[in-house]
Amino acid sequence: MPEGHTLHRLANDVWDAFGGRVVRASSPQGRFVDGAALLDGRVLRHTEAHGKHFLADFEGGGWLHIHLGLIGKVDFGSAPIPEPVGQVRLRLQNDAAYADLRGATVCEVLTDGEREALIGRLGPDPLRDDADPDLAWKRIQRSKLPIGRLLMDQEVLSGVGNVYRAEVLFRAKLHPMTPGNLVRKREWQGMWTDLLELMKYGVETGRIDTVTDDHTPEAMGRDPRRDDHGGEVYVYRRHGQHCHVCDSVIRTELLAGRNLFWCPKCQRTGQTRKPPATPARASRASRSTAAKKPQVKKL
DNA sequence: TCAAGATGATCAG
DNA sequence: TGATCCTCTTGAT
Repeated sequence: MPEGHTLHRLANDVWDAFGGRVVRASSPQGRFVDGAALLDGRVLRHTEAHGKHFLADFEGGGWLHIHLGLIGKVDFGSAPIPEPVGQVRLRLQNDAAYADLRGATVCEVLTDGEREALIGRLGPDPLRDDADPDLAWKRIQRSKLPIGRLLMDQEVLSGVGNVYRAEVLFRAKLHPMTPGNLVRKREWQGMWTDLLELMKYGVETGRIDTVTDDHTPEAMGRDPRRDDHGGEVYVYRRHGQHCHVCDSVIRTELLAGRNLFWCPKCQRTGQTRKPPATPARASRASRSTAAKKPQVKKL
C-alpha cells in the first residue's frame, strides 16, 4: 500500500533482487507485453524512487516507470519460481528471485528525456538527499488552499499520502483546513523535519508508526491497531474513536475526494488564525510549537 | 456471492 | 467536483 516510503523500499528491494544482472521481464496479464519485451534480457543498472514514482534503468532498454496508485502492489519471492497467479502486469525474474506487479496505475518504459520531465514536475521528496524544502514552502506560502490539500499535491511535495498527511498535521497541532498562506515558516520547517524522520522510519520498517512512547498500546494499556498499514497512529482512520492525547472524538471529512482525519481539540482551526503581524509574534508562536513537537516512536 | 472501499491520479465539465 | 481506472480484501447478505 503505497506512500513514498513504500516506493523507496521497492527501489531497494528490486535492486537487491536483480541489480547489476540480466533480468527476464514478462507480462503474464498481457497488458504490458511490448514494454516487457523492451526490458527482457537486459542488465538492471540502477533503481530509484522520486515521491511515489519508481524508476529502474535497464541498459539499452530505457527506464521502467511504475506508479502504484491506490491499489498497486509488488510481491517478491524466491526460487523455485511459481506460475503467476491473478492479474500480474509485470514479472521480473532471474534464477533466484521474482517480483510480480499488480494493479499499478502506471507501468511504462520512458526515455531519458521523459524521465527528466517526470521528475521536473514533482515537488521535493523528503526521502531524497537532493530535496529542497524551500521549493515546497514557496508554493505553500503563496496558496490559499488548505494545508491538508497542499501536502497531498505531488507538485508541492512528493511522496506524502493520506496517512502521513493526517499524522504530520496532528503532530504539528495544525488544523488541516488552515490556508497555506497562514502556515508559519517555522511550522513548515517542523513538518518537513518530522516527515523526514517518520518516512525514514517507514523505509526501514515498512510500517507507518507515528505515536510517541507515551501513546503506544503498551503505555496506554489499549489493544494494538490491526489493519492493513500495520502501524500505530493518532488520527488516520480513527474517526469516531477517542484522541490518544485529549480524549476528544476524532473527526473525518472528505477533502478533494480523499478522507481527512483530525482531532478537533488538538489541531487548531484554520479560520481563527491570522498572519503574523510582526516577526516577534511569529517567533513566539513557533517557539511554543517546536517545544511540544513529539518524537518518532523508538522501537 | 456480491458490493464497497482503499495509502492515487487524471480528465471532463 | 464527480467519474473513472486499477486489483484485492473485507464484511454484509
